[in-house]
Amino acid sequence: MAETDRDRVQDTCETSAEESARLHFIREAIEEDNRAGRFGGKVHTRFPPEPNGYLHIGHAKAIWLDFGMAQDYGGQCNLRFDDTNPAKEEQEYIDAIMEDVRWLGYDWEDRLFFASDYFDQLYVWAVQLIQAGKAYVDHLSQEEMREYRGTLTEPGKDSPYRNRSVEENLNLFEQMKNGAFAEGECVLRAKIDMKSGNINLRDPVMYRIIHAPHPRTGSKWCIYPMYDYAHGQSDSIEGVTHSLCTTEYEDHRPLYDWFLDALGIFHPRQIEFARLNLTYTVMSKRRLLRLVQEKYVSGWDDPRMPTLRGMRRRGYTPEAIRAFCEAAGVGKRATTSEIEMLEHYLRQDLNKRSPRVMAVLRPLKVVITNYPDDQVEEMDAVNNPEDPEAGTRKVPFSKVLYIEQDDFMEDPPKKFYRLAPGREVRLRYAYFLTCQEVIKDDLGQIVELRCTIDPATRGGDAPDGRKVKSTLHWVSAAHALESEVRIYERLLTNPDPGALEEGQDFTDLINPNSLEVLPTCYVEPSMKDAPAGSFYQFERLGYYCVDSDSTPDKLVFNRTVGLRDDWAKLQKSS
RNA sequence: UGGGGGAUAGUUCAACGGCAGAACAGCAGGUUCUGGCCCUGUCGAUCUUGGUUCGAAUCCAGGUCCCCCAGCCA
Repeated sequence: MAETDRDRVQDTCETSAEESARLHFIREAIEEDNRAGRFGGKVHTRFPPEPNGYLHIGHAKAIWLDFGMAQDYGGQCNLRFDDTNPAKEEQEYIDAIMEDVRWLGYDWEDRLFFASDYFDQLYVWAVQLIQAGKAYVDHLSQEEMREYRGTLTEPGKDSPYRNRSVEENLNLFEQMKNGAFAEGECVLRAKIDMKSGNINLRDPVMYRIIHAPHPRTGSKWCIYPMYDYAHGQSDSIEGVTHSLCTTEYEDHRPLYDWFLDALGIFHPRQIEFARLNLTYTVMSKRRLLRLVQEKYVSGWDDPRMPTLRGMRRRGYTPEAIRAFCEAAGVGKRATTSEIEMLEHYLRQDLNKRSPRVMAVLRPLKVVITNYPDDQVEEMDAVNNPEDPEAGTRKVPFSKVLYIEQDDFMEDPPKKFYRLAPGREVRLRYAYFLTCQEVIKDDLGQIVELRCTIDPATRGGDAPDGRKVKSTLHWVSAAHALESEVRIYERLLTNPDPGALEEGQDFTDLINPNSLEVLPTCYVEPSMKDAPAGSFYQFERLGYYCVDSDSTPDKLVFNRTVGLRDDWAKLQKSS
């Protein structure tokens, strides 16, 4: 009994993504360590953002991996801000990042850390390295240092300050800390190997002088550790077992090892994976910032932005993003996933969970000539065919309706199944409808359809068993809620915005029609009090969510993603 | 002509010396009160040249191509 219960609980708790969890090379590495008892079987990871920007879908992959691996192996994941450069970092970003990580569904519990928490320890260690003759204060200017560093193919040469005595270095570093020097006057460097093929090992800077207040340590310090000097030790201090990072840090690993070994402290295992790229998407902070600053989008949370706030506002769900990450997999080669895959997992999630509703975006008036003027019927409509528990609702039907302009053609091509003169279709959950007459204005534009219904088909089925080729969604004009709908297309016209031609800027690739506002749409009255963030499937159209701009007087919707549309595909191909 | 990493269907990921598979995308059907969902079928790949082996995507050697590194950014 107890066993079957447990089995059932497990069955229902495991999502399909987890069931299909792949044994990618990082899981393999972790399991290998666990088998060998390398970290006492423990798995402890961390997500280490710099608070100098908003999180985007690329970060989601890292978050999913960092927190996900800890979750999968019964470990823990810290959130640690790598806040080593006060010139660039702000509290605003710290708050935003925490909000986004939580939204993605992850919890660092009481393990919120900052690299700045370790500034004292890092300083002590720096002194220790100086005493061991492994670090020195350098007075080379920035330009000189670049020259001395050599190039990719030529070795560097030693700084003339490289052989200062331990006492002198200790004294100089102390003065650096005390603010005796201006920014740029000198730095503390690790004494490693100016001839190394790995440029990271050519006496990297450990500390530089920045006379700026830090969001967390205030004016306590005027010297700040470089990321490379802080990162490995921060992981070490936190007892991070598996330090997951992107491939560009692969050749920093020897440097982290050098610091860890020189200091004789705990040694995490770093594993590198390829960062996520998406077609039709720019991900760099610089480009994202330009989109915002140059007003190509309305802000960091514009629904067209690949930021987590943008995607959240667009109507993406954390479940869909996580399922996508799992499906996209983990590798080491530089790749670009197709955005269609992301959209597939979005639709898959939304299909399961969205209440269905009828909404007409581009209204065409239909008058039912054989329907009583004042009559209103309440039609039963299914809320979600994928979820019987969701139940049904009533939708009002009356003499004057709106249907979608796309659902009528006066002169239909062969494969067009929808309404046309003399043709009968079904109004979903209502009646069979036949178009009797097309009314046009002076310009020849269709302004109204005169139609009749078959009263015997109430509810949507014909007692004589006759079939129709299509079913249309509709709203009752007298009952509909007028609302605004914002349709989003890809922000960029090129799937690979990284590959620009000579003299081309990525902003040249911006789609001028990425946002279309439809100010006069009609949605069924059941949505009257829909709160911001709630999501629906507009039947036959797509998934839509209520935008934060929505008011009780006028609902505003974002199109999250359209339904797959074979008819549109057919039209495009012909 | 330095160092590090990588190369499997259109895309992303599997196959860990033993029948090259999946998902997404595409195409063709079926089903349907959503041209949705679902179902079925189908197209389609081991960078290259040698070697080892009964057998190689996998091991070895050479070549080619791609990505990252010359911040007092992270």
